[in-house]
Order: sequence, then structure tokens, then C-alpha cells
Amino acid sequence: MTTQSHIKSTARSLPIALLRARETVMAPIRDMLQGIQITEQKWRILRVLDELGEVEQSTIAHEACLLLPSVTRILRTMEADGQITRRQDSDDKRRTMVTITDAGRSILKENLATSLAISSDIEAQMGREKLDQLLDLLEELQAVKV
Amino acid sequence: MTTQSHIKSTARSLPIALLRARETVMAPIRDMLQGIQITEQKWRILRVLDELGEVEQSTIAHEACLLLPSVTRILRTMEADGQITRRQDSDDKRRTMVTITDAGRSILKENLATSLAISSDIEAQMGREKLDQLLDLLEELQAVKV
DNA sequence: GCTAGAAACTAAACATGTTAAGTAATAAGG
DNA sequence: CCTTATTACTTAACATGTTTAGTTTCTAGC
Repeated sequence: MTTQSHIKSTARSLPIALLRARETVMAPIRDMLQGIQITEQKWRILRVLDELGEVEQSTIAHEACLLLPSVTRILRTMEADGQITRRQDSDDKRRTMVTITDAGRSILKENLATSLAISSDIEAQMGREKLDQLLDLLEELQAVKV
Repeated sequence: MTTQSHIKSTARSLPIALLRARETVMAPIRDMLQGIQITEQKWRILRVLDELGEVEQSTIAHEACLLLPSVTRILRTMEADGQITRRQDSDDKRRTMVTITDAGRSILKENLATSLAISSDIEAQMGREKLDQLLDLLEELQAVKV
């Protein structure tokens, strides 16, 4: 007898289901990003910066779902590539404030159509109602304290 | 005007919602695994091997949602640590067949109770019905072709 | 004001993710 | 048969994930 008869099978395992679902959703987005030499993480950072304006790195980490050490590293190359700028906050010198540049915004703008098309495609296949239901459930799951 | 007024905000973005939900679910599992010096990926591989018996590496990659190069690397250390064994298939010499060892099974067995407790906790907070609904929707999303 | 603690970030080490390229074995076509 | 394509896997290079430890700056309590 295998141990698995006691553990929930991977087929209905929540962590793996979430991972697989994400792979499905990300596949076309990765295709899009690969064409413009940018990673999924950088894409998320650009979107957060465009959405929130100038923010500190911790906020980026939280909003883009990254760890601070990753943010430090990624921003270093993004700054070198001219997609963002950084400056020390004068009130609290521990803080580094980050802003998106025009070059960064261009990347968003140039891929806006493709990005929307991918979302629409998924929505068309799943249905708006089910998609909203899924987002609600995911939000609820995030709120679970473990 | 920011670009974001055109793109769906990250707050209701499916990729990020999936990522955040996964972080929530994995947090306690990572805590459990850190105590026994094993990674999340190795845990998934052990579970797949326990569930399916002797399989080839491609199957592990597919079932555990990993890429083949990652599997190659991870199995190398798992073999060195005595958690799995590998042998070349005699019929098709391209294939490498992988088996879980007793030591590998022990890891599963020793963490079975904790693993179940975590699942139960999430189920208790979300409710069985909603959890099933979520798993159904995730399965449906995986089936979407993009 | 001083000091202990916390917060924001950085650095480093190791594991994994991801892509591209390469090898060996098999399958498919002609 | 023989060539070509495909499959299963490996290697390498670079990016990110993850943990631990360290630095600087701020905050709270005394």
C-alpha cells in the first residue's frame, strides 16, 4: 500500500491546481513578453508602477507578489535599462522611491492590445460569470489565515 | 493619464490572484517542509512517485508541474540523498525510470499528519462546498486553450 | 537624549525557473 | 536500409525564488 492512500491525491490538490491554472493563463502572456525581452516579473512591476505612481520598494514587492531581495535585483537591471528611476526619500532615508519612466510606459502601451486580447480570449472561453466567481473564491482563499 | 486605465487593474488580475492564493496555501506547507530540509518541489515529486509508482522523468515533470531541466537537477540531489533511484529503461534506452525509496516514503509518512491538518484547516475556513467549487473552476481554466 | 527594537533595504548563497543548444535513441518516410 | 524528424533527456547560462545575515535609518520607551 502506498502512502498516498492517506494523502489527498495530487489531482485534486489545491496547490497544484493553482499552479496548473496559472501556467495556462501565463503561457500566452509569456509568449508576448518573450518577444520584447522582458520577464513576467518586470511586466508586473511596470504595471504596479503605472497604476500606483511613485512607490517604495516594499509596496512593489507586496503588490507584484515578489520578495524584497528579488525586487532589489530586478530593479537594478530595470534602472540600467532605463525603464524605472530610483531616488532616496528625504523624509525617511531608509526608503527608496521608484518611478516608471516613459520608456517603461512605452512597453506597457505597446503590449496593451495583446494583453487585452489574451484576457478577452480567456473570458470568452470561461464566461464572465464564472471568471468573476473564480476571482471571488480566490480572493476569499487569500483571506484565509493559516 | 496612466496606461493602466486601459489595462485591467492588478487587483482583479487573474495571474496575480492565482499567485496570491497559492502563496496563502503554500505558506504553512513551506513551514512544514523547512523543518525537514526539503523543498516544495521535492515534496511534489515524492508525492507523484508514491502515487504513480515507477515512472519516467517526463511524467514527473508533467504531474509535478516542473520543467524537464529542473527535474533533471532536482532528481540528481534526491538520488544522492537516497530518496529516489533511477535506472535506464531496457526497451527504450532514452527513458530513465524513477522509483521512490523507503527513505523517500518515510518523509511522506512523517509529514502526513501535518499535511492533512493544513488541508483540514483550509477546508474548515473556506467550507467544503466552496473549495470544491474552486477546484472545479480551476480545472475548467486549465482546460482553456490559449 | 539614549537605547533597544523595528523597518527598509542590500548582499550572498543556494535552489529552482526558463530558454537555448546539444546528445543519444527511436520512429517515420521514402 | 537510409535519411530525417522526433523524443527523452542533459547541459549551460542567466533570471528569479528563498533564506539568512548584515547595514542604515527610524521609532518607542524610558
